Amino acid sequence: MHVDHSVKKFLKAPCMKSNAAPIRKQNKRRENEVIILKAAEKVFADLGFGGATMQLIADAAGLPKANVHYYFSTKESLYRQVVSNIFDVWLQAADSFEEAAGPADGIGAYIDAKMEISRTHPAGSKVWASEVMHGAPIIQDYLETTLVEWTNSRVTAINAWIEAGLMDPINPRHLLYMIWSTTQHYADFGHQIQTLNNSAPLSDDQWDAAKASVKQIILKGIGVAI
Amino acid sequence: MHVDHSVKKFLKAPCMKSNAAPIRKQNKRRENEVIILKAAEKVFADLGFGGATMQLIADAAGLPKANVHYYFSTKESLYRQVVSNIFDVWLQAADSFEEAAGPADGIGAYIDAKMEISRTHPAGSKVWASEVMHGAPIIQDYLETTLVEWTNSRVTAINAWIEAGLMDPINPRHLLYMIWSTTQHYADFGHQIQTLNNSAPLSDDQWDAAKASVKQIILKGIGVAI
DNA sequence: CCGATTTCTGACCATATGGTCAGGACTATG
DNA sequence: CATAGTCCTGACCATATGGTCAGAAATCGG
Repeated sequence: MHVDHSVKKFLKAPCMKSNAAPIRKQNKRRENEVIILKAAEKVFADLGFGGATMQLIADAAGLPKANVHYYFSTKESLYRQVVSNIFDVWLQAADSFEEAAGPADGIGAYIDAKMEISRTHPAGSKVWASEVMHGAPIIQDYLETTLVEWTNSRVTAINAWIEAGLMDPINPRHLLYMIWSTTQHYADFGHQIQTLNNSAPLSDDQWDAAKASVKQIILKGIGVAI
Repeated sequence: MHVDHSVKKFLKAPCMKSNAAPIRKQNKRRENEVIILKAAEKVFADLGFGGATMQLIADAAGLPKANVHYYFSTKESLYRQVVSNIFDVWLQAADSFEEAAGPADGIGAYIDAKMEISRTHPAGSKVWASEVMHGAPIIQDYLETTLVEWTNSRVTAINAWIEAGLMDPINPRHLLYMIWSTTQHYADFGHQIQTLNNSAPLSDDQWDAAKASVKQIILKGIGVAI
C-alpha cells in the first residue's frame, strides 16, 4: 500500500516548481496560495463555478487535491477569494478617473485602463461576469457597498463635468455602463472576437485599434473633443 | 408502493397547464418541449451549464426528471437546443439593419431591437453570454459559419455607408462589438444594474432612457445625426 | 370497445464530486 | 540530533448527478 513512498516523492513532489529558489518558510503559504488562485481563476473562467472541479483546479496548479483543500477549505472560499481579487484590480483602474482634470483625460484614461485589464486579465473578467450574471450569489455585499459608493462618486464627478460644460448632458450611469460593457466585452467575448478575426487573437495593432475606436466613439458620442 | 396512483395523478398531472384546451396529440410533444425549454433557459441562465441540474430543470418545468429525459435525452442536447433558439432570436434582430436606407435608421433600429431583446429575453442573453465566455464549446460551429457570414455582411453594409459619407470612417467591427456589448449588458449585467438602481428593476421610463442614451452616444459617436 | 402508439414515472445505477482524515515528510530552531 | 510546527498526500466517504429502464397510464385509430 505505502511501499514506495520515497519513489513517488522523488518522481513527483520536489521538482514541481521550476523557479524554486529556496525561499523562506514564511512565504511558502503565500506562494502556494498564489499558484492555486491563478489556476482557480483560469478554471473558473473556463467552466464557471458549477463546472469547475477542485480536481481540475488542483491539476492546473500542479498539486494534489487534498493540498488545495489544505489552503482553501472549500470550493466557495477559493472562489470568493478569486472574485475578490478581481474586484480589487477592477477598482484600481478607476484611479485614472480621479486624478483627471476633465472628461477627455479622465474617461479616456479610464477606458484605456479597462481595455488593458481586458487584455491582461481576461480570465478574471470572465469570472466576474459569470458571478454577476448568475445574480452575484457570492459577492452581493461588494456590489451593494463598494460598487454603489464607487459609482455614486463617479456619477458626481461626471455631473460636475457636465455642469461645467465640458461634455454633453448625458446620463452618467448609462455612460458608465457603456464603458464597462464595451471594454469588458473584449475579455468576456474574446473567443467570439477571435473567431470573427479569422480565429486569430487580436494583434498588438488590432488591440490599439480597438482602444482607439472605443475611445473615439464614446468621447465623440458624449461631446468631448479628442 | 403504487397504491394511490390515481390520487397522485389527480393532484399533479391533469391540472398542470392552465390554458389546457384539449389539444391534439400531435401538439403534445411540441407543447412539453416548449415548457421544458423555457424552464431550462432560466435554470441555465441562473446557474450556468455546470451548475444546472436536470432535477432543477424538471422542477422548474413541473415535470418528473425522467419525463424531461423522455423529450431531451441528454443535458447537453437540451442545452444546445436552448442556445440555438437564442441564436435565432438574436439574428432576427438584424432584419432592421437590412431594410434601412442609412445608418441613422439601420443602426438606430438595430440598437432598439437589441435593447428590446435584452429586456424581454434576459435569460437567453445570459445563456448565450455564458456559452461564448466559456469558449463556445457547444456552438462553435454557429460562430464560425452563421455569425461570421452575418458579420461580414454587416461590415460591408457599414463600409458602404462610410464611403457614401453618411457616417465617420470608423472600424465597423469595433462598432458592432460596441453595439452588442452595450445592449446585451442590460441583460447580462441586469443584476448589477438593478443593484445600482437602489435594487429596483429598471422602470419603463428608465428603459426608455437607457435606449435613448445608448443610441445617442453611439450615433453621435460615429458622426450620424439623430 | 380494443389494440397500438405515445406519453409518463418511480426506482434504480454507475460515476463523479466536495470534503475529510490519519499520518507521513519536511523545515526551522535549540 | 531532537522537538515542534508546518506542509503534504493517498485513501476514503457521503452525497448528488446524469442517465436508464421496465412497465403503468393515457391517448388514438379503427
